[in-house]
Amino acid sequence: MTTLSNETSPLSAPLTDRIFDLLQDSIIKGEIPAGSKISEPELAKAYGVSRGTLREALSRLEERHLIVRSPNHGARVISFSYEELIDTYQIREVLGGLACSLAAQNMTGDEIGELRRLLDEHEKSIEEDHGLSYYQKEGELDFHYRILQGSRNKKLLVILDGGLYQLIRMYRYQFSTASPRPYLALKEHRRIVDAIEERDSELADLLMRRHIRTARINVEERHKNAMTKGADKG
Amino acid sequence: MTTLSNETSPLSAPLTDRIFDLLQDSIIKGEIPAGSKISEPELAKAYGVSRGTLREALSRLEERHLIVRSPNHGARVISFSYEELIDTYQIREVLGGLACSLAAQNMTGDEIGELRRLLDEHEKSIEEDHGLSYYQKEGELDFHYRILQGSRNKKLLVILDGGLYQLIRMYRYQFSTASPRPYLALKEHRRIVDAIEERDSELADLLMRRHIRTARINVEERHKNAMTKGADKG
DNA sequence: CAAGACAATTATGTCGACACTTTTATTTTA
DNA sequence: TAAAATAAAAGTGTCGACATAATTGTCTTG
Repeated sequence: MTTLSNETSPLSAPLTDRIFDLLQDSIIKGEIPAGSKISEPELAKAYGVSRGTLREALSRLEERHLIVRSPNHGARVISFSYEELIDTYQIREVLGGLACSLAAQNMTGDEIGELRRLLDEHEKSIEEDHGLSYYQKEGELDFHYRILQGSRNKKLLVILDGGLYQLIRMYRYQFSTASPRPYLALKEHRRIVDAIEERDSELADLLMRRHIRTARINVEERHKNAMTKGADKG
Repeated sequence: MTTLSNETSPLSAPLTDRIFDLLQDSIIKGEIPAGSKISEPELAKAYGVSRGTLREALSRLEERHLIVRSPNHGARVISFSYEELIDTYQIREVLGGLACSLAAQNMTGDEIGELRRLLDEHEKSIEEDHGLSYYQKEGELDFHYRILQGSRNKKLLVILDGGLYQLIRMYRYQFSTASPRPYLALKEHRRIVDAIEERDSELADLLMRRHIRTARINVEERHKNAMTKGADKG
């Protein structure tokens, strides 16, 4: 059971919307490889829709920066630059902190309770499969998503959930490189919930920032290793 | 002379892109009123393009949350909620701070010089027309935009310039309510540049946050007054 | 055989048309 | 006359087609 906002559009929704969802998911999961060129006729045929319908979806994807289009040359899936990932983490750090600080002010007791329950679930999930699958890939974002909702700031939700998280999910899928420290992360999560429960927004902000910073540094380390170890082409 | 990133797409660009730019501008400036319904056939005719072309632009506008679409009912220009504006300012506060702190680390001496020159221009502009026109509507965002570029964080640029600033511009146009304290703002800007020049990223962050917070509080005050004074309908 | 010119193919940009929904106008009926 | 039923109009969702630009493949020529 997931609570991630990735509500795939219902079957009653316009075709364009469903195509958009499908495409976005495919891109994030790497089923359409990063950097690959997109052929409109081909895709349209694959999904069984007209090119016009597809193009509307592509326009939205472009606006989300999941694809890049150049006039008369077609669209490509974004190719993943390490720098951009780090950029994303930097932003996530301050926005995550803000979300948390607001959540400490605005979340209801019930919501906080649910948050705790979610963390318990995560703990079980980690124990069961040694922290290898769901939790690390999606579950953690689930936690962040709840806090985001608790912040009561709609714009925050749009920016993080509608844009930044996607990138991070994409990164995790493509390098299958989920957090190598699930228990530690869980502990940090628990501390954050504590701060929220105590309505200590300043502390909540600080803990969340630190949590995300740690994750970023982790990525940076991993990258450094990959650089010295693998062939450094490019 | 402006430096705002609102580069209107060249005449060689695909029609869709130009329509998108035109529409976005019209919405922001209130030429297409907030909350008004959009008729595809009508708009298409007005701009002399086919509906398909227009719809691609609308899809992008929707993704930018400048319009809202509901299936089979058409699109409406977003209507401006005070809460969302405040939400936006909260986000801008932390992101502006981040941008500034990064700018202090990454901006070149030349760029800082240009920033100073820009502020001198602004000062002149304020003196000339008593701070009534350009500077307050667009010029200030110009300043922020430079810093954004100096941060070297592309994602930041996308989020702020491509999303949040629009909302603030829209608000300013529609309530023609530019900063009532141009000289003070200018002073704050100068201090920020000082901090950047001294490579004091912590101070730069703090000053920028405070600057934006002040602007937000200003909006809040204005809103309170409007509430107690005007008829409180709704 | 390599390099450039030309032809054929494919892809993108843009349009007009049709089906089905929603809204508006009109007519019927209580 | 007001409300319900029905018809007309307008609007959105989706498609297929054509023009033009880009790419690929082929043929010429040095």
